[in-house]
Amino acid sequence: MRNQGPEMEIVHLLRAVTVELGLHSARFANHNGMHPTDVRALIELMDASRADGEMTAGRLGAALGLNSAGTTSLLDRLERAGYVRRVRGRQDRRIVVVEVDERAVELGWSFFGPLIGKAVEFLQGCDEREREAIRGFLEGVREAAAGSE
Amino acid sequence: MRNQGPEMEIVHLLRAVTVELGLHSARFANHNGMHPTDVRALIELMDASRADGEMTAGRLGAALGLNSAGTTSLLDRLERAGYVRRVRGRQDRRIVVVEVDERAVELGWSFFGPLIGKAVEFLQGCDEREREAIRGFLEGVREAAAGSE
DNA sequence: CCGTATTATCTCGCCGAGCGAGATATTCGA
DNA sequence: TCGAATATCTCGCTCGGCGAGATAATACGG
Repeated sequence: MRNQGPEMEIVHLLRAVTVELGLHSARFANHNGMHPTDVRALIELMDASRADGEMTAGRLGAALGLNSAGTTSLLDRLERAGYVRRVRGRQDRRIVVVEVDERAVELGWSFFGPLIGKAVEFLQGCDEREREAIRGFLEGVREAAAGSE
Repeated sequence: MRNQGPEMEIVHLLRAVTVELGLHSARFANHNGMHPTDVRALIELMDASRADGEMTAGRLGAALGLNSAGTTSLLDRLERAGYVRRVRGRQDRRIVVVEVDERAVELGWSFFGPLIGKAVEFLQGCDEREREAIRGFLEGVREAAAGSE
């Protein structure tokens, strides 16, 4: 094997975390009769409402790597289940603004909330320098993964 | 929103990292005419050969959340593409041991190696206490995600 | 203003990953 | 030795997602 220093242990740990988070999402999907893509879509939508504001059908599909046909059927599923609403844009009536139903937000928090709570708890037990190390590591990995487009 | 302390920023960053790593895997899959599940399978297989030793068809399917039919067709795809070989178990001839071809290992390193390299580089710039904070955070998140079975 | 290019989404037909049910081959236990 | 248990495979099917193209609304040059 190429490298077996103490650094590789953390790299493998990060991979294990992503696998475990993926399985956690899959369990959430199963419990609610959803597909992995639907969960990813809800997370993307909730994140957008926290940061960017509105999310359109096209932007959502792009974020998930779906084409327009796939995006339409995704929104059909989510809307049929009552998790989102389609709202035509006011100034530009071609676009479809996707609004997340409050029920879906509550459902998401009930499943991911405890996990987030544990992470926050751990971080509160850290001092500023330790938190900065964690932030720097995550930021670095994100940039490295995003950079090799 | 429920919580907007500095801790939540790191939680969102972790989510962003998992999304970005997922997209990175998807790009790898596209470049090689594979599906996301195939990439996950190769990672699982390479990880098993690093730690546990042999990987059987059944254990692989379980790790990926596939049933036996799906596992068979996954192995058919991977074998057809030359990434793995099926080898019947010696003492128990019911089981199928899955061996990863060296070509697949090289392919994986060519794509994920640079990413791993950047992470290792960052970690080497940390002192022991910072590394311990990162390890503790990841370990905690993994356990929290795995614990809520 | 009008016609055309562009943009955002939807419809249709199809492919194939993954599932359930059950077949097959091998091993284990009474 | 024979039935139960185990590991994998086969068959038929469902449905998520794709490509191609239709539809509707906007932007823009003349």
